Amino acid sequence: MPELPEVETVVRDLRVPLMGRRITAIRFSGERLRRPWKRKWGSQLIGSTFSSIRRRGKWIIADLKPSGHLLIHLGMTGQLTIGSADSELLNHTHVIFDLHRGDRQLRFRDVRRFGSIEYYPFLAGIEQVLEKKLGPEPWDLPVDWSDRFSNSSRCIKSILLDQRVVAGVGNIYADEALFLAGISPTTAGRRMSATLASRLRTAILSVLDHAIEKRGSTIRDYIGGSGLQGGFQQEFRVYGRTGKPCDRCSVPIACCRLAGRSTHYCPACQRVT
DNA sequence: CCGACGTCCTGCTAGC
DNA sequence: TGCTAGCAGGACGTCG
Repeated sequence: MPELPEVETVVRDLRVPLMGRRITAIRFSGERLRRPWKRKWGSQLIGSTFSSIRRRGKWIIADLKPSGHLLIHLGMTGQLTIGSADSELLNHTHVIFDLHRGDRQLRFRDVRRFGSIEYYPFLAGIEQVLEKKLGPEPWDLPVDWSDRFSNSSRCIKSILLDQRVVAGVGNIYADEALFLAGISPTTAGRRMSATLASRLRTAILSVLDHAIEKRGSTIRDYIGGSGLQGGFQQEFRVYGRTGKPCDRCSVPIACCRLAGRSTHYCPACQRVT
């Protein structure tokens, strides 16, 4: 399930092979995506050239010349890949961009259709949408960011999943960061001291940096922009390790349901404070 | 105002 | 062996 490290990997994979490529044709069957692909976008896009691609939270923004932008979210099972036009066309491929010089295609595939790919004529439209949804990038959080949840009765796990608090953290990296910081996922936001908040921030940055280095985590569907899998799933300390011994204290990793999500933690290393 | 919870969607798998 | 219920969860709408 693509979170910040997976989305960052896709963007890095696509940056070089996509730049300067012109769209020559578009095929789509994306009417049933969470936000439907609109036929009229084709006429705006054909003839345009990819000029840059970047990430904000779990969102991808691709800029085109002379104008226009794509806003993409991978949802749970989204894949955005560049590859040979000859490669096997997998089912649930919703949008295909033919690229100039013929032999390459950019494809958007999404089995569960929780994702989306949309066209915006102006960057301001995207910025307006994202500004409302997203808090700062994790690396832009000040050391004392506890004011973002110090009045909240919600548990810290739920707070970490809130994209307006910090952008890009999802279920896997929330669990891993809380383990690294030694904080119970059930700790109420208002019970988090400045010291704990600082330790959590450090843990978030550490786990995200490490995961990006490993090209993210491939659990089921995730692949990078060049089709390569991630490797961070080998490094999980708690996520998906229910019943297995904590590698810090050997107590079995526990699993509970929090904020509607499976939540993995070490009951000994992560005590409520 | 805030937070909890249901919904969307498909494929895989545990269990009978 | 074959079937089905349950689970996976990001974003968003609704409800209390």
